Amino acid sequence: MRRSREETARTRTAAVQAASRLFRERGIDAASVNDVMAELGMTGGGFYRHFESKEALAAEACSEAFAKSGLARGPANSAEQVVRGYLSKAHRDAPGAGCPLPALASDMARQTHAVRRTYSDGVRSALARLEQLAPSTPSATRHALLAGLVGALAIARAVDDDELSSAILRASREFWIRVLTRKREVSRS
Amino acid sequence: MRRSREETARTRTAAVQAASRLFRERGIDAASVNDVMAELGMTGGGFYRHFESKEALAAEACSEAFAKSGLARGPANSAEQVVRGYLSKAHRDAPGAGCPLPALASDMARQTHAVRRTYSDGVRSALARLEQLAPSTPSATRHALLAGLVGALAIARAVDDDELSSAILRASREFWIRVLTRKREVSRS
DNA sequence: TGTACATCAGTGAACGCGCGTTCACTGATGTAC
DNA sequence: TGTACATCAGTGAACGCGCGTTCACTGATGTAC
Repeated sequence: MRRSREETARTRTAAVQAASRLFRERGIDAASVNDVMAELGMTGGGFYRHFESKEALAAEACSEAFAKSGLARGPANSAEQVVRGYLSKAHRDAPGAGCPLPALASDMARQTHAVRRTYSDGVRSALARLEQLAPSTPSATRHALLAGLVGALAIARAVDDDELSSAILRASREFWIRVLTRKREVSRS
Repeated sequence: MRRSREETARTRTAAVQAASRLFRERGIDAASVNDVMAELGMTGGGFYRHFESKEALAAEACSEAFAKSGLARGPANSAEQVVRGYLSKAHRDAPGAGCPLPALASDMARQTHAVRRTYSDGVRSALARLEQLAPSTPSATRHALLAGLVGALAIARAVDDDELSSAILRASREFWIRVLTRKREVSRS
């Protein structure tokens, strides 16, 4: 039966949020429209009252993920804090609430232009954030740092050995904090 | 009709190689058994004369990919050479013939124990290779380097903007070669 | 404010499709003598 | 070496399944008067 305007809006928002989480946890192709709607306690048929297609949902869910959980967001006020949070076990073990860059990277090859542009914008935002937090660090170092963060998390999640996984996170944390600290000392001298 | 033993062996090998390439290009779930057999000019039904399941093929194809294209393989005789080759546009644009670490990372969450172990072994081999090529570099740096290589390639492939993609590769190349060169100078002094 | 009607969010069944897998069949290969 | 038979690699149709998507239907919400 028909729902009130507020209820309708709430359903739509909830669908985007559920998709945003499920797509990061399982991959965009592996999470189905029914999975998303089931998260809201609803059946799949009603989905098309809110979205034109799964692709349209993917675009919005991807946007939402970057807006809420992108590296560019968050309360960190130093690059070291970003590194520590990003390369934590908590982040590794909660992909659905984490940065979309490692979670969605390999889905991008099969996505529409709209979704891929959102991802590219996410990369640019992350780089801008790192520049803001570590302005004296060379641009090449910031690019390598972003790649290092994303790669470490991707490998730490893929690997089937907790010791190896933790070692990658710990070593990357250690390395990048050393790099960022040294840079600061150099720029102060 | 029945085929000779050599022909049968050739078919099996060809299937593993085709799968190894297709799985890296499209993802393990997105490339079907029929896609693999079609690469050999065959229909899908014959597949089960060679493999017990798609999962069994995935395990072998993953092994094959690491054996032939892993970071641990290749003629490079310095860490700098590895960095240059790994972070090249040629590598970025040929995932099917490239390193499995970035290509298969996000598929791992949905794979069997056997496949995931192969991946973990691939990570260990890559780390061992980097240790062999840059023995004086600290272990943490080598771990961060591996993550940086994998992350840079993953992002460079995911992004829908050639300029941004190239910038990530170039900056990472520049950064890591500088790190590796400095380390060597330090150890020489 | 109250009534009559149009709208439309969500249900649940159905669609066509491609997936992994199975199977009866074919006919060349391999084996036994 | 030659013959008779068993084996089995590959074909192509079929299976059950889950996918994205559509649709007739329901009944509460929104609108017109």
